[in-house]
Amino acid sequence: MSQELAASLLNQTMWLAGQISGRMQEALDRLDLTGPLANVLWLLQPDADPLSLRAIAGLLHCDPSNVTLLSAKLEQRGLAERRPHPRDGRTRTLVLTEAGEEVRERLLTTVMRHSPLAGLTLEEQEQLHALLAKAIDNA
Amino acid sequence: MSQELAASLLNQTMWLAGQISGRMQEALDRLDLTGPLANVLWLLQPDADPLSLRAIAGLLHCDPSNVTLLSAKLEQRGLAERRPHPRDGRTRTLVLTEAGEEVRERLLTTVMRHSPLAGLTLEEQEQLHALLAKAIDNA
DNA sequence: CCCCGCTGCTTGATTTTATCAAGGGTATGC
DNA sequence: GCATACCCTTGATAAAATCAAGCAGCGGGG
Repeated sequence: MSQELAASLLNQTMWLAGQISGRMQEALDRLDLTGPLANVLWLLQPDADPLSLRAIAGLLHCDPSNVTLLSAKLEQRGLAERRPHPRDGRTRTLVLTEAGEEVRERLLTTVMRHSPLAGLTLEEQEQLHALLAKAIDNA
Repeated sequence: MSQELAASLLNQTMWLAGQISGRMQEALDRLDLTGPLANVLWLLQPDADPLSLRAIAGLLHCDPSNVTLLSAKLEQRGLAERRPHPRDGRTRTLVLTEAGEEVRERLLTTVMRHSPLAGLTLEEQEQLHALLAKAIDNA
């Protein structure tokens, strides 16, 4: 029973994530982006501390050299820029350019508008948010 | 505000899904599987009606020819089998072999045990389940 | 019955992602 | 200052995804 519930929860979560990235792909086509590139873009919050390439690799669960490639492509399109870390000469951080911020913004709003989560009431969204926050906390 | 909440929810969901597939990768290494192969395995519920290759492509948001490749690899490892559809000669369905079911089972239990969702109380899990079910319903 | 359009899978060529091994440059501790 | 560990990059390679045809199998008009 608890077993089944847990399994069902996993399925729901994965399905939901699938839906979200599905919606994302619609926006992706219009923005001429691929999934992996969008995943990187997704992580680059303009207001947060810039992420090192290694940190991105960790969040993406992939090899650092892969991040090098993806970063280079984003850079080539003028969406992001690799900058040397101010205090550590080894590490580089990836930050969005102005164009990158705009693309990211358009991506997020598109997904938000069409995600299944948008159909919940505000109160339900808050409940959900609280539950997920707790799950994430003790991870 | 509602805007921020929605954005935060998306981030939580995606992060969670990332964690889950991260945990999955640990199991993946031991089972000698790759992410995409595991995604297919994930979809193949033994008790449900068998899925056509096209349906899998739809759920995975990818090209049918890609599913052909992945199915062939699963088949080659003896984890799944492509069977002709009983009523439609065009379509093929992908079903797990006995070995495939066992691997899938091991995959699911491993992920369940380590997913952040496992840290929630039973009651919280039920609440979460209900909320997600509603979100999925009106999708 | 027999075309004809439609659908579903496959193949081949190509591009994109991802991994691994190796290397160069930079920090940190002794 | 040396050893060590860390971070990014490069090159070679494998995996995965896309696209464009192509080959059946289905189903609905003539």
